[in-house]
Order: sequence, then C-alpha cells, then structure tokens
Amino acid sequence: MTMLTTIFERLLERYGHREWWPAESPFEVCVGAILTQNTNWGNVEKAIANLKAADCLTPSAIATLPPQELAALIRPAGYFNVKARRLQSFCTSALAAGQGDLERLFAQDWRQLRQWLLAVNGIGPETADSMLLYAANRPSFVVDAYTRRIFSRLGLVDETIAYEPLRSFCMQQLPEDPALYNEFHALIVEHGKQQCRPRPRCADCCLAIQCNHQRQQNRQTGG
DNA sequence: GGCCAGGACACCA
DNA sequence: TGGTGTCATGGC
Repeated sequence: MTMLTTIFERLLERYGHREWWPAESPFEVCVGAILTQNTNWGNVEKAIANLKAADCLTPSAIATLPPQELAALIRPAGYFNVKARRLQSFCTSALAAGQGDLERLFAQDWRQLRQWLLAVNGIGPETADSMLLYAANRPSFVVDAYTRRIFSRLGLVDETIAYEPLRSFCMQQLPEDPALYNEFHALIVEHGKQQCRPRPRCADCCLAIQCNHQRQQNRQTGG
C-alpha cells in the first residue's frame, strides 16, 4: 500500500466511479483531448456537438475541412485557430500512419505510440497520455495541473516538478493498470474542481491529510 | 472586470 | 535549460 493508493481509495470513496472519458468513440476522445487544452470541458462539449452536427467528427472530415471552417465549428473551445491546426495535424498524421485506420495505429507498442504522438505538432505529454489511456486503453498515467497542485499541496512533490518526473513518480507508486489510471486521473480532476482550487485555498479536504495550504492557513489563523 | 478552465509551442537569454 | 508571451472562449 503506497501513499498514492491510499489517496486513490479516499477519492473513490468520496466521489465514486467517474465513468471517464465522456466520449462515444476513441477518436472522439482524441479530439476532446486536443480541444480541452487549457479550456473548460463545457466549452469542449459545445465544439464537439458542432462537429457532430456538421457530420465532421471523423479523421478524414477534419483532415480535409478548410481550416477556417474547422475553426468556426470548434470556436466555443477557445484557441480555435491553434486547435484547428492541431486537429488537422493529428488527423493527417494518424491517417497516414494508420493507413486510414485508427485502430491499426493504436495497436502498436504503446511506448512507441507515445513517442509517435509526441512528435505530432500540438500534442504534448498530457494530450498524448490522455489519448493513450482513454482512447487506446494503455497504462500511461495522465498528469495535469490538478495532479501537480494536489500532490504538491500534500507535500509529496515540489509544486514546480516537471511533467515527466511527476508522471514517473505516480507510475512507480501504482501497479501498471489502465483501469486504475483511468479512474485515478478522473478522480483527481473531480477533486481539483471541488476541493483543491487555486483560490480560495482548499479546506476540509476529503483526503483527510492536512495539506500544505491547510497548514499555512492554520498558522495564519492560529488554528 | 478578473479569475479560471482536464496545454503546447515559439522565442529568447 | 528555464522563463515568458501567445493563443481565446465562456461560466462564475
């Protein structure tokens, strides 16, 4: 039993199964992973609804759509020009590498697939790991801003820790299990939204572990 | 009106 | 290698 498995169990007890990723297909997961970059998920849902309504939620449709038309469809997700370029970059590359078949692309060794994804313009480590875990069901732990905030406030890592070291830290403490990684990241996001906000500082944390912010608050209030 | 949201990249010192 | 600016919408 590691600290992370304890945290996982407490989060699961508090929030229950999250049923992630909210998408109807692996490809929709990939699109959502790009669209959600630095953006509220509610805005992403609007953009995906627009793509569906326009019958454009396929690799070939996105790859061949005029960039301005694609940007207009995904406008609610923000950064629409950047994300249109990134979506087309991913779809064009995926169609070429998988010979038009996303399943064929995802069937390869997942560590090689991760390197391939990271080489696609607009796919960074978090987006790549989200695709690997939630679209390809591979055991690649997803680290995001919530993960860094929660674990650093608990004193487990430094708040400035880079992506790869934090990912390694998590994976070393957990069994290599896609279902566990899937649930854990979803729970971290839920906890981040509800109880570990940037400000006001977190309080009454369901993890029942006094985090750095709570210690700081107690010192300030004499509590 | 400001903060925040399931980042990534180009550029510069 | 690390810091900074840029990309942008929508809810609260």
